[in-house]
Amino acid sequence: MNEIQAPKGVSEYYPPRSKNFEFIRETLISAARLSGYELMELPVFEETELFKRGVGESTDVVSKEMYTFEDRGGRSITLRPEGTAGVMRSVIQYNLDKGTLPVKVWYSGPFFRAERPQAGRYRQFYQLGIEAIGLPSPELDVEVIAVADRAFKKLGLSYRLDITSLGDSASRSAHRKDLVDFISKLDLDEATQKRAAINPLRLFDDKREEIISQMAKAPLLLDYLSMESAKSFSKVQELLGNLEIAFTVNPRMVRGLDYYTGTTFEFVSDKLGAQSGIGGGGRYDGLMAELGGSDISGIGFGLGIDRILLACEAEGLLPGENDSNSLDLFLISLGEENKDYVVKLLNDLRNAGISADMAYGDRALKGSMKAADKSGAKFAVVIGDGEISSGICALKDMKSGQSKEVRLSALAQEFAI
RNA sequence: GUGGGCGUAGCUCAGCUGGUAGAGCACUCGGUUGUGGUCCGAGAUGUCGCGGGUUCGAGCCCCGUCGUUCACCCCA
Repeated sequence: MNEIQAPKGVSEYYPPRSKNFEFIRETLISAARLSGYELMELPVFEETELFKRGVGESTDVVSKEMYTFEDRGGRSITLRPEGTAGVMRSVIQYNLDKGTLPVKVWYSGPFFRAERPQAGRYRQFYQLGIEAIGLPSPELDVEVIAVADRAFKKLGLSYRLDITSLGDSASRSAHRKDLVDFISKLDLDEATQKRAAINPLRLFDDKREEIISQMAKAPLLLDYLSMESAKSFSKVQELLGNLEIAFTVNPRMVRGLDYYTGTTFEFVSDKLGAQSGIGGGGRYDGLMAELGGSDISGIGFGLGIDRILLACEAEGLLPGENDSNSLDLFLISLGEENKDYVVKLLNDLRNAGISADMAYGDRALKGSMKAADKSGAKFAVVIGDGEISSGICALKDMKSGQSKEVRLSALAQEFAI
């Protein structure tokens, strides 16, 4: 009999580590809320066409990493490989782009890419993303980056911020012409030539020495920025400086999704393996229009919750077992006949807002106390014949070991603060 | 899609030149008629990932397969 296993390459979180996952996710979400971003809860599957048009058919993500299938109505459906396209689709569908701008939303949930699993790379992974849609203001570029920065600082996570600008379409086409020309004179193997043909910028982040040295003198997009793009980009840098957010301008940074324009950025942790990007994003000028909405710009990021968790663990930043959300009280019943009483008491305490649990099963007192200890509860109470007939129990402080007598009927009040 | 490492108890792992499986932790019970954490004692636990091959004999060698992991590629 074969045991059924999780599908290959998915990331799963179960106790006790799930607590850490939850903690990271909550911290990231709080940072988004703090800056006025509101929830967008979206489907995990969309029409395949959305990603082909939105993300771009030439990208690896779309051309070879999507989970695509036909539904029962013969429609081509794809499990979302990223979040921005779905947000745009929804904004357009419900006419949010016709209302007050910018539209500021956050989303969180699972994403899917059919890649070969690796450290920090999963087929189902989790992201927290935000989007500020509708205005091309550099102030928004900075706000978006600041949301991530604030979250990382709250976690105590050290990271590096790389930024660059991809400029507007005129900047890019002028640069591309020169870059393709430059690359055509290089000595490259067939696979690399193929990659260059799909997206010449790719060669900038090749890890091989021979490519890096050949690309050393390649024309940089930053040198081709239009007046307007250059002005906006320097404003972004100035503001980041004012907010004391450290960054490095990296003109060789490459992003994998086609829709990026203008300011783009990447958050990197050096505590991770080869998959060191813990988040990234940028501006997208043409995306809304491409998907049939107003011709307005937007900017956003996606943060990899799995990788941030890994990085935090590597830095030893986790809350640990101790801590806040442990139980207030743990009840132990002595004798089978007193169980019903304890079950009722437990339920009453919970109704009163006290986090409590009890020893289930038929264990000896020693075992039950052990269970109380494991639960992390702050207090424990043993309830047997004596307690029920006298109405008085010993409330034991698990940390100090001290007990004090309390009326059973007044237990709830002991925790009311 | 390509390449390397690894699959043995719930977990982390040991297992000699092939001779029929172990440790620590965790778990259960007891030492303490109704009070946990430390200590002491006892106990339970394995299709040695799966399939095939070589051999008198395979956890160990060979082939395949699945899983996992790391890297390329790509990205969160």
